[in-house]
This record gives sequence, structure tokens and C-alpha cells, in this order.
Amino acid sequence: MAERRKQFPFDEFEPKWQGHWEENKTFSVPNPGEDGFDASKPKYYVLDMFPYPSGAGLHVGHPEGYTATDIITRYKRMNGFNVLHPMGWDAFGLPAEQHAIKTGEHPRINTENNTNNFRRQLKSLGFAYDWEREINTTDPAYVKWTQWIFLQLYNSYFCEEENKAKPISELEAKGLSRGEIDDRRLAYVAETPVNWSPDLGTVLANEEVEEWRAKGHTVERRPLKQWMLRITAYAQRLIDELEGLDWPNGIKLLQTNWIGRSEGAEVDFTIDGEKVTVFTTRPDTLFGATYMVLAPEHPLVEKITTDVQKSAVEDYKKTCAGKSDLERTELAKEKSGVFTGGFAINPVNDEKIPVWIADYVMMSYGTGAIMAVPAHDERDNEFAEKFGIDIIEVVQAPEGNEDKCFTGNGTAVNSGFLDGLSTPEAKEKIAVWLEEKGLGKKTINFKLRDWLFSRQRYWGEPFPIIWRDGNHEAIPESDLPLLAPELKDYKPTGTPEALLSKATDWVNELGDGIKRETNTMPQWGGSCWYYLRYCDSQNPDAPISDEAEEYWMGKNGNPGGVDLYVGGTEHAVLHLLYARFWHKVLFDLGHVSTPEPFQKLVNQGLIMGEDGRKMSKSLGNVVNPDDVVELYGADSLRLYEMFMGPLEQVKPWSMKGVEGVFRFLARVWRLVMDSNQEGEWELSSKLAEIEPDKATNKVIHATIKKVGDDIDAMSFNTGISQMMVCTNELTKLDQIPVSSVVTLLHVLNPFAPHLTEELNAKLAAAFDSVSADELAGQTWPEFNEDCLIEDEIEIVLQVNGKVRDKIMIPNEASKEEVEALAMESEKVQSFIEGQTVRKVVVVPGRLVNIVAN
RNA sequence: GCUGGCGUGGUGGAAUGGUAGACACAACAGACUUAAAAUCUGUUGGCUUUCGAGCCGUGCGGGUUCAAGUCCCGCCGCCAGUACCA
Repeated sequence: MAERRKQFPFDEFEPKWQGHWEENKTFSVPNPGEDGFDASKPKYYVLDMFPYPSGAGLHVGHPEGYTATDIITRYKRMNGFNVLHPMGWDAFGLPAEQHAIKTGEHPRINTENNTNNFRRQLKSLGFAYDWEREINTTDPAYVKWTQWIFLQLYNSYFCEEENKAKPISELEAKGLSRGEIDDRRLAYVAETPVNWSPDLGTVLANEEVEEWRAKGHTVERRPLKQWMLRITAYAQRLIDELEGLDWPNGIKLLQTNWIGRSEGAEVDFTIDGEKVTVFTTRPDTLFGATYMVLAPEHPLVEKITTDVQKSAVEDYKKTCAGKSDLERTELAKEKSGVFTGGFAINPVNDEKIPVWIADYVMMSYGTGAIMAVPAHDERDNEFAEKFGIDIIEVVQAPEGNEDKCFTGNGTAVNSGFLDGLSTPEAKEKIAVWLEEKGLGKKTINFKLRDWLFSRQRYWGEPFPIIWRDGNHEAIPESDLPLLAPELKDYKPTGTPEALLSKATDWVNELGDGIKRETNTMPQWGGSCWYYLRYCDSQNPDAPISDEAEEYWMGKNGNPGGVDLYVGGTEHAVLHLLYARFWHKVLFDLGHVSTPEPFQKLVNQGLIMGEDGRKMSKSLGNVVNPDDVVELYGADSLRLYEMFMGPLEQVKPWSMKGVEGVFRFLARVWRLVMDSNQEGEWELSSKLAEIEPDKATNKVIHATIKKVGDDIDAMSFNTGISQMMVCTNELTKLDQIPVSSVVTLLHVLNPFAPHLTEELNAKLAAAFDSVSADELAGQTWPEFNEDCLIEDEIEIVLQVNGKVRDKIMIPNEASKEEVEALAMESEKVQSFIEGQTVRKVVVVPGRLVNIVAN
């Protein structure tokens, strides 16, 4: 295959057209108020998840989603939309910093090299991006606004009454103290146990821990003072407002579960006169609580532990503290715990129940304390059996249920005043009772934790914050962007001290005992709002102008601004949740006009290696897009990625499959071009400016319709197969109507833009009837329903559901006529001979089913 | 364990409840060629066949329907996410 003869000169015309598009800024789209802006056109915003420009370059997975959005972009343009289709770089991040640690080189250098390579690769695929809007999260001009948004968070609080963020100045006006105000900011400082990775030299968000552990780094927990973002304030809205979005149900569910709302009640127990509140979703089982468990880190543990138990409790706490979360889960098979020696009073019956500590109770969820009901909770059951604690049944299972530990809804028993009530009724009654007695109340708990937002690395946005007398303060907006100083080396400090603390001059440059904050923001910062910046990427005065925001993210009745967002499932939770959170804050503060960022979301499926396994360097099954472009051209790569199967599906790569679509494109080429004696390409002699016959017209119009519908439905693979059918039909003709070929080129253009532009230009040069305008600027061909109507149609004849014959009947035949014609069929007759016809079902235009026995 | 998703030829896949396997890959046969590549044409789910055709077939078992790959119930298998969330 090394010396394959090129079946069409893609290596000549692809770079030519790419250069043409670049020079002419074909896909640049002006903003409202700019030259050439056409306000009469509706907008369509198609967004790709922007890549992290890694050293490995583009992977074949990238062009999968990018080609899909590119097809939509070109199709929408041809259908009269102003289409915003931008690209940029999520360029902060650990790999660049790891590289800097190794080489001593500033991470910016490596990042720039990688970015240049990515840009070259994307341009070689002919994507219709508006490169004028290109952004890079590490650009000072971009960092400035990321920091600006952080300050919006810093200067806001969440107003419970109005369920929205409001300016912190309102609290100042109310005369709240500094401490009270700082406690309510959406961006705040807290001392919390964090995931510290000594070899990465940074802390990680809970959500990131697994990823870096998998890469072989160690992560341990330790308490540290960190910047947090109050995402929990938005938990309910983040669930509720998923409703109006056109997202895959699986992703909505994933987010909902991640936020993890659960309804229940808080109940106050007392231990030695000390109040301990537990959270439970089953207050109806309160009479069955036979022990209590506190998280090992619970502040009350020390107080209630008896002298006898002291050393056992201390030992247990030590073991837990030493365990990472991972180890804690790995050991989850076996319950462990220690009795504190203390007892709690159950408020419903004044029973004394033992208080234990166990690592199956988390300090970070609920109140860090539970009432254990071993009869109706599997974990408590396992624990109670192991340690010989009483198990009292308080919910009677419905008839027939044999579960050893019944956790469903039933009827309350052994529960005093609750006896005989159904579980929901009992929950209601006990809640009222608790509230009346001042012993508890209904509550809602979320799994979602506040977002740990600081990192100790270098290659990220510094916080625009200074410390004065132990208090934090925002730096003035006019001082943005605040850029990190140059460092002599990028090695981790080995302590949780941030890397920027090495730059002592910078830290202290403001004098007067003022110190700069030395933490930096995580990579999420830049990626949380990049879709907004694209709308107005060069604006020096604001992250986005109101006018641009209203047009591109605009109010068209949808809650989400971006019309279509395509990317991998790996961002199903974190990125999408974080971006939604920021967007909502900006919405509350009046900076954006929609409550949600992304209206429609599509996840492309992973592309596996040819061996069916995940592509990886170590398996040697990675496909480099550059190689594919070299051998078969960009159009072939684009078309193949769309032809492999449904976009959302996981599917294996096949070089043979690439050859298949390459052959198809070669057939399209040969519809127009022929090689002469000298082996040069010349216009095909079969082309003629003739009216297409009925059959040709039918396939052409069927193709216009099917391809258009399939692009709308993002069923690209079936659209391509229709174009293959169409091409095969045209190839068979002795005389090929030029108009039909031109139509085919129009519908193929979004998929294979280079080839179609080249052929269209060649046809335009030879035939007056062909417009010399670029296809990219032309409109989508009109589809004529009449062309699909046949005089005669084929009808399937079934007897008892089995196909027995096919007949041609006039298109306009009535139901009765169709039935009569069906009964005349000899084959039908032979199958119903001697039987009684019970029923005849006629499906117009399709089939007749005769039921007989 | 829980929550999603998926099971269709040798392969990727196609089928508003209405002809299962479109389109493509691979394979085989033929044409062109000294030959190969490329290209073009044909065959290609299984079984039976008197070559007319017949029977079976969408993971397994049931059901609804004139009609089920598609809808419902119960299993089995694979993939992904998640992990003691009280």
C-alpha cells in the first residue's frame, strides 16, 4: 500500500481549499453591529468541547465530534443561519507543568508548541471554524476575565429567600460584620480535609482523585486552608433546571445522582446531656434504632469516650486517618468499628443505646452521625450482626417478602404511636411529632460538596486576592490580569505550600505586610466560561458584550444558550456541572441572559482500536489522524468517522473501512473527472447538460431529503449510505446530467468539503448552468416531494403474517382495489386454498396481510 | 451491589409495530491486464432443494398484536458509570 496510486488528487486540492478558506475568512461570522452582520438571519451556536493541547497531538477521537459539528455548521449555513462555530485551547493544566518540572522550561513554551501542532492538525481537516475567535485559556487577555468572574463569585452571596446569588454589598449595607460576610461569600476560605498529592505538589478536587491515582500518583488526606466555591447553594437548581434541557437522559440522571438529593429528617439524640443530631431518610424507624454511630472524625467522640474505651477508640481513629478513601472503600467488604463507652437517649422512647464509631459513617455527609436501625438498613444489619447488637423489627414487610433485612415500605410495628401506619404515613407523623417536641425537623441532604477550587501549582490562574492582617481582600479590577511571576524552577515545594510562594518578591511586592495569595485556580476555571468568550473573544472591556451575549446565547425561548454542544462522556458530570454553576451565578448577577449554558448536548462514543480495545500507546493500537490524511485525505477521514456507526456509540476503528469511503469519494470524483491517455485528469465525457430522467430525479430528491433529515437527526452514517446509493445510480448512467451531479455535490459538501468544492469549480468552469460560487456560500438544494411519487408501487402480500408474493399496483389504487388485486395473486390463492379468510389488513402503500385458517 | 446502555450475518452496521440484514468491509467468482494493483460485474444469514421453491433465523423463555429486532413481563450475557451518602 506504500506506493498507492492516488485515485484522485486530494493531496493537491485539499491544502488548496484550506488555504482559500483561510485567506478569505470564509467561515468568519461577524457580531451584531459589525460589518457584514445580517440581522435577518437566525443564529445557531455549535460548540465543540475544546481540547487540552497535549504533546501527543490530535487523537482520532477528537475529529469524531468535530466532524459532526462541522457538518451541522455547514448545513445550517446553507440553510440560512448565522452559525457560530469556534475553537480554542484549554491550555492550563498539570501535564504542561510536569513537562516544565522535567525540563526547567516555562510551561508556556511547551503549551505553545502543542497548541500550534493541534491547530495545524485541525486546519488540515478543513473544519469550518471561525479562527478569528480562537481563544486560549492561558492568554493574559483571557486570564483577566477568568479572574474577573472569580471576583464576581467572591463578591456575591447566595440569598436563600430569593434562591439566587446577590452582590455582597447588600450584606455590607445591612451592617454585617466582616466575619459574617466572609462566611457567606460564594468563594470562601475554609480549613477542610483535602486530597493532597505530594508528588504532584497540589491538592485535588474529590472528583479528580481517581484520575490521578490511576496515573500512579499518591493522594492522601490532610486538613488545609483552601478556597472553596459554594456550589452546594445551587444544588436544587442544578437538579431542577436540567428539566428544560435537551440532554441525553443518562447524563441528566448522572448529574442528578451526583448531586444526590435525599429527603429525610434530622433527629436530636442526647449523650450525657450533650445534643447530637443525626440525619435519617427513615425517621419512621426511630423505634428500631438500637445503637448510634458517629464518624471517627466527629468532634463529640473525644468527649463521650469512657476511660475504659479510650485507647481502643484512639487506635481506631488513627487507623481511619491513615486510610485513604480508596483503602476505605476497598475494605468496605468487612464492617469495622469501636464502642465509645457512651450511650445516647433515643428521643421517642428514652431508651439508652450504645454509641459506636465506625468508618462507614462519613463526617462529610449529613451530620456525621447516624441512628442505626439494623432491622431495616443493610449496613446497620451487617454491623449489628458482627458486633452482636440488638435487632428490633419496626416495619412489617408486605406479604410474601422474605428479605432478611427489609428496607422497603411496609407497616409500622413495635413503634408506639406509629403502629399500623404505612411507611409514608409514619414518616409524616413522626416528622410532625419531632417538630412539635422540638426534637427534630424535616431536612434535605445533598451528596454534592462545595467545590475545592485552589491548587498549589504554577500553571494556572493566580487568585486575584491579597492577604492583609489575616484577612483576604480582592485586588482592584484595574489590576487584572494578575499574572504569575517567572520562577527559577517548577519543582514542587514538597509541602502543601503553593509553588508561587517561591516567588517571595512577587508575594511581598505590595509591602505593608500585605501578601499575595499563592494558590492558583484549577483547570476548570478557564473551561467554565469559554463558550461565552467565543461570542466576543477579542473584547478588551468585558468578558463578553451584552449585545454579543444576547445574540449568540440569546433568548429564543430555550433555557440554554449554546444550541448544540458535542463532546465526550468524560465530562458528563464535572465540567458540565461546574460550567452550569458558574453560568447560573452570572445569570443571577445579570451578566448573561439564559439560566443554562448548553441547550442540546450530544456525547460522541469512544473510538476503540482496531483490536477492539481502548486505544493506548502501550497497546500500540493508536491511530494518528495525520497518517490517515496523508494516505487517504481529510475528506476520507471525516467521512469515515461519520460512517463508522451512530455518533453516540462506542465503535472500533478499521483502516479497511477508511478505504471503503475513500473508494466512494473516488467514485464521486470519477462522476466528474476521467483520466485520458496521458493519465491526466479531464472532464468526464459522460457529463451532459440534460434533464435527468424520472428515476434519476427520484434518487436525487430522495437523497436531498434523506441527507437533510439525517443531518438534523445526527444520523450521519445513514445519510452517507444514501449518498453512496445515489452515486452508484449516477455512475450507471451513460449520460450523466450535470444538474444531478451538482445537487449531489451540494448535499455531500458538509461531509467532504474539499472534494465537492473542487469538483463544483471544475464543473462551473465547463458548464454555464453551474454556479461558480463556492458551495459553502450556496443554499441547500430544495427537495421536491413530487419527484418521489411513482406511478406504480410494490405491495407485499402476506398470508398469516408471512410474505408470499409481491405485486405492482397503481399508486392511486383504493384500499378495496388493493385487496381485490391481492386476492387475485396465484401464490396467495395457493396458500389460502381450502381455508376461510378471516380478516384482511391493508396497509396503504406497503402491504396486505390475509388472515386465513 | 446499585444505576444507565447494549445484545441483529464472518465484520461495522440498517430497519415511523408492516418485505430483517440498506450501505460498507471481508470473502469468493468473472471481465480488463503479459501480470499485479486499480476499476467494473456478479454471489455471499443458516438449513433443505426435484433449482420452482420451502423451512428456520435479530441473546434465552413467555406475552400482547392480523403483524414484534422494535411494545410488555421474567431470565442470561456484555459495556459504561458509581460505590458504605444513612
